Amino acid sequence: MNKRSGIESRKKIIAAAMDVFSGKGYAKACIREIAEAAGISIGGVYLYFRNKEELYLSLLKNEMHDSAVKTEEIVEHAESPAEALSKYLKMHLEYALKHRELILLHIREHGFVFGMDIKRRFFREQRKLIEKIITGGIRRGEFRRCNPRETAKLVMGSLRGIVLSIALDNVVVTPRMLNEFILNGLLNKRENRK
Amino acid sequence: MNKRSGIESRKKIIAAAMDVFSGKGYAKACIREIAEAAGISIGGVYLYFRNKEELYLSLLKNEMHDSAVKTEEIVEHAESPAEALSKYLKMHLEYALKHRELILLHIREHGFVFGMDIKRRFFREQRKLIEKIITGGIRRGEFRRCNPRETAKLVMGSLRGIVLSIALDNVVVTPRMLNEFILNGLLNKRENRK
Amino acid sequence: MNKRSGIESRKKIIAAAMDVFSGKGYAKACIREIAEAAGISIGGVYLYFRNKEELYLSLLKNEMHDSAVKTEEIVEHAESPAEALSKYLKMHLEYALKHRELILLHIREHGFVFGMDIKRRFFREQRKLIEKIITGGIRRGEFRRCNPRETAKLVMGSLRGIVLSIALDNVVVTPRMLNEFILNGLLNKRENRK
Amino acid sequence: MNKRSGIESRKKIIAAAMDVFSGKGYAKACIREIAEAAGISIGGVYLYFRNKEELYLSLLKNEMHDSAVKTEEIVEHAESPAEALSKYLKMHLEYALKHRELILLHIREHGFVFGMDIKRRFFREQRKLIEKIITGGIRRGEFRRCNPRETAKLVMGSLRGIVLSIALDNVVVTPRMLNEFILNGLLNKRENRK
DNA sequence: TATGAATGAGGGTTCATTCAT
DNA sequence: CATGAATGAACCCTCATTCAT
Repeated sequence: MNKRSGIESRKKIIAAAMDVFSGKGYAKACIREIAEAAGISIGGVYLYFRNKEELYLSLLKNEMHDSAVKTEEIVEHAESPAEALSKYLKMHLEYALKHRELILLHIREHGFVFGMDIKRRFFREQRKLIEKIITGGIRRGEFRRCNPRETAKLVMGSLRGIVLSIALDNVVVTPRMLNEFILNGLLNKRENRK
Repeated sequence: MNKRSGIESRKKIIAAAMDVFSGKGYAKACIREIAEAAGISIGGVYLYFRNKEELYLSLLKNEMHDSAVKTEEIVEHAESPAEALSKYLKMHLEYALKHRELILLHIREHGFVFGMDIKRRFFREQRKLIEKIITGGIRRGEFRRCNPRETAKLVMGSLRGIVLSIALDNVVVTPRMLNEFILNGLLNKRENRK
Repeated sequence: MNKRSGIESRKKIIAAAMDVFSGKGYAKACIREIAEAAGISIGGVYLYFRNKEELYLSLLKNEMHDSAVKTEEIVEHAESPAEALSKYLKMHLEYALKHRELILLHIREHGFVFGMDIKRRFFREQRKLIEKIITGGIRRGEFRRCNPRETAKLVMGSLRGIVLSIALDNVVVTPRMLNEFILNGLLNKRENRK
Repeated sequence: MNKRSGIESRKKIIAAAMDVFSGKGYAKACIREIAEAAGISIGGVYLYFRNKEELYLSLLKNEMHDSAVKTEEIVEHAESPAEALSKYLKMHLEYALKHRELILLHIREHGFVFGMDIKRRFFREQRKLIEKIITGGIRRGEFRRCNPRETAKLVMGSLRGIVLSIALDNVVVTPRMLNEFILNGLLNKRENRK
């Protein structure tokens, strides 16, 4: 009946899918519910997405694209590696707070369902970004000497885990705390220095 | 066929369940497959576990218990907070390498499926352990002053994420690298010190 | 195949369910068979009835409603209590002959499966109807003095049992015979009278 | 372990089966539960009864035999047809009150499950008994003239229905009421007589 | 474009029955 | 005689997907 532009419908479906997938995970989410939430018929969903898998992948790509664009912007406009890293961490922290369920969803499905390659590519890009920051930081003497590539992986891993804690266990983490933790580590420098 | 020792069968089921659940996640795993993998009939599974949920929960409890025991032991026998933390991290790293799929499974299902309370309790205990280490470290001047409770959460989160990276993306992380990362942070101390 | 008119399908399912339930009772009847008998897929059944229980209850309500309407009509149009009772008995006798299996089904499940309250309510209404007839009959001197309420229960019980015999054991009972039995009893009145 | 005489075990099983079958009907009753209630192993049940069906049939035969013996005795010792019928009705009424569930069970399963022939034979015998009473009653002028065979069926049907009402709906029926109902019918004899 | 009735494979679970001990 | 672990067919129900309208 509603002959709105297809794009309209597509958006509604994606929004609904995000809700439903987030709420119950990929496997338990069912098309009927997504269709209902989108105010569209079941068949309608299949007009825009070939199947459940493609719908999920579509969400995933959307979000990863947005995230990639945002992070690149942020990093580019930073004045120092430390600031870049700071902002990068902050951005992800804030995103996690806003989209807890989505975070859960993707971590949950990451590594199980299809779309692995897409996800891996995204993570590789993000890792390279961090790597670039670290390399710059070392060159400018801001960061201590370390293997940038491996350290980038550690930073990414840490961030992922902390984001997960936030989404999963409602842990409260301020950007400041996280920043300090990543930059300073645990040791007492005086002690260390001697 | 083997009509004796229910305990034997129970073990086989648990082992099979670990495999199958790990391989495809809770929702997609099916009892039939678990039974087959265990070399047992479908009905046989229900002789030892009331239902799918209980089977999963059983696995979970087992592993969390083992892990709790191991970590406590390790921490108790350490000579200094730094060493305790080191060993704690190392243990989890090694566990992650050995049981990639299991790690994935539980992280994946954490926060979605039942058993939330059990998991939360486990994480709380682990966090307290880290907290104790940190508090001791600060008191002895080994660690820098910080809020032990919040920092413990960060350490746990970081560890979780890195373990996840290992399990998920085959990232290689040596205990030494991780230790350095957590203890020292990224900053160059010279820079920091002045 | 026939993609139209859900009502059509619903009717076919109900008819099939009546057959199958009647033939083997609630517990042994299986949805698969009902679906087959209705010329519909398994899932199709669940499009119209939430589950097996609801399907059964649906049948039950339908029939009880029809029966209630019919009996009330009959009683209202009778010219005397004796005639009303006569017609009431006749109607049930004829129904029993036509729907043997259905009678069996409901008697069989009465008191075991769910829907108890619905059935009880129906029986209460029917009993009240008979009670009214008897009260009227006593007032007009047609019937002998008796407790209308208790006697109504006896009439209902008797009828139920005789209907059961018809359905179960193919006993042949003519309305005339039944009428005479209920109205006159066994005793010889001459004997009685003195 | 318990090496009591087999007869002991057999009795315990029968008693347990009566309970469980009565409580949930044949289809839903399960051997495990019966075995448990009998304080015997599952396998143990199969030592005494070839299968579920035979166990049920065994119960049935027991009860029908007892009932047949009792009714015959009662009828033989009565001094008049009216008294015989009275006592017969009374006995069944009392039995119904004491063994509500059992009554339900057999009525419920009558006509569905196996054992039809056994049941039919029993009912035929009982009917013949009543028939004999009625024939005697007519000959002695106690009962009004009627077809003894058909009337016996009506009496049996009535009784069955009333017993059912008692078992099913907790209807209260005294032997006196029932007797009067069956013997006198509803009509006012004065009216009738003229 | 849009609908939603229809399909049917497949999942979790139960339970009568067997048989090695 | 007795046990109870083991079997597997069969049940109820869900849901991704199709297609006539």
